[in-house]
Amino acid sequence: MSKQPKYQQVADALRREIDNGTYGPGARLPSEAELATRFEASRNTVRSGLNLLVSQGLITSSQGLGYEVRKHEVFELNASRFENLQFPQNGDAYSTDVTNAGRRPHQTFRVELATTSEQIAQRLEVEAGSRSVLRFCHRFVDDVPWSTQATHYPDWLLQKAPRLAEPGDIAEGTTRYLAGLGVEQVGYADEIATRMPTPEEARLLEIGPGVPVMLWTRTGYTADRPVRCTVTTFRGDLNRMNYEIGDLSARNENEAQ
Amino acid sequence: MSKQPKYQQVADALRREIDNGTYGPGARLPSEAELATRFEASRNTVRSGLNLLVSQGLITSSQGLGYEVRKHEVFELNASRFENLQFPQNGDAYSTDVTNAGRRPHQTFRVELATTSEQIAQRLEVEAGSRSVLRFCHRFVDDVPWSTQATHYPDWLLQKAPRLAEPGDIAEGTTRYLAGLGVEQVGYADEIATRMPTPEEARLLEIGPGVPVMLWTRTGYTADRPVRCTVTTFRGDLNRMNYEIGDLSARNENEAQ
DNA sequence: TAGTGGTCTAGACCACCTC
DNA sequence: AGGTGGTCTAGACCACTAC
Repeated sequence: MSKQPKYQQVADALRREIDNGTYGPGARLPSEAELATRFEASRNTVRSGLNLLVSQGLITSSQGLGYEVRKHEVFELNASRFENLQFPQNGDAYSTDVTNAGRRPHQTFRVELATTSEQIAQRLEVEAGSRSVLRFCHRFVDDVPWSTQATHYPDWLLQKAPRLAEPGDIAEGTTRYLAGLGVEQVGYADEIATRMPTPEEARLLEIGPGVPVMLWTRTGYTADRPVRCTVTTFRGDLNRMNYEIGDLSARNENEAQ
Repeated sequence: MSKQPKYQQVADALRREIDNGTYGPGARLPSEAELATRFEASRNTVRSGLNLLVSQGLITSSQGLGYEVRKHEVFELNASRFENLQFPQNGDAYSTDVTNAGRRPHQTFRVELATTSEQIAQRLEVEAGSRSVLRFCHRFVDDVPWSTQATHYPDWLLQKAPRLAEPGDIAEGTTRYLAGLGVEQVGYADEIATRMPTPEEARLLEIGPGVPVMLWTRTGYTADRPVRCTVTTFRGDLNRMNYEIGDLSARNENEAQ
């Protein structure tokens, strides 16, 4: 056991007290000055310790108010049912899910023509730098920023489905619109990754320090080829992704948190 | 445009230079003293800016060496094929996957009797606080800590499958062992979440600041009931989870990064 | 107005790495 | 030995929130 630096001791002690319930979710921590006295350290040292807990997502700070223990409220997404053509939904799946959870959905759209990035081109099996349509969506739940979603469609699809490039929402949903034109998605390849947000992502999703994002990339395939690639960026502290595989008829309904 | 604090300006400037390739992956940044001169700031202010980038996972620091731009190398896991009884593997799926990727796997096991936590009990549909078997596994790839995996089995399963409680590996794999006893898993419920690691997790996985963990919870069901719950904790910077849904016969082989 | 956190400085000393 | 980051202090001033 080597001696820990003082700011680590501060962080560890506070973490213990948060874990054991001395400070529950939403509780205010003592002020920096009080902690400095308690730990016999300078204000800056105490700040280092608090900063550690902030960047680990355990507490938040607000100027003029103090430090608070973070509360966690999680929204669950079912990726297996989402956009499933076997269980068709009216409008888009997101609004349906959110409304069913008793929350109020809200979203803003943007459509643009873009050059395809390396990453997207690979998944759409087109050339990097070629033209593609980007439909971008910024989603809120009860006015809290929740996720951003960017769907890329390859150039060749535009001949068949010109409405993809038009601004504004497609009422029946793009998947259904495409299916009506004979472009039916029969398979999805999903990828899930996590990392700390870029400043841009932190701004759009109003993410504070210490909160990672979850990246969900879904590539939709027809029987012949990939037709779209959707990258959804979620606040990691507010979302959980669910998948169902095989026969789950034995599952009952009391597993939600 | 409000005036940014100086340490933010430092962080932003360095981030721009990393993004545009002035400092590529693995490159050394100038020393704190040099940056202090360049930005006309004190060493502490520069440190605040650098600290921000560290906690955002963009750079790392080592005493005596300096700051380095983080490199990213990602290992892909296919959760749809993993442990699939239709595509049986010899031994466990993890070793097979890693070996196929040209890497050297290594793992340590631990088995213990535990009282079931609320979270696990809910998923196994047993009472919280009841007894369960915990099989814990710490996995490495090329001697780098990769993931920890904790599988919980309910008490009632022990009568049928006593070897679950015995220490040491089960050569043919636990899923196959159970199937041989008539306990066949026909469905999985997967949940994926992300957050910053606890100090304990950071220690086991040797995670530095600014790297989140990915939590993969898989509950396995027979035709009648859940029989196991596996919680895997991954380093978020080294792993990506993949799922395949529906018909992907159109997918070709050149999408790997 | 008083109390909170946010920014910034100047300087001291320590621990680690390389030569 | 010299350069690097790591820890810590004491103090100043600013910005925000509450009362």
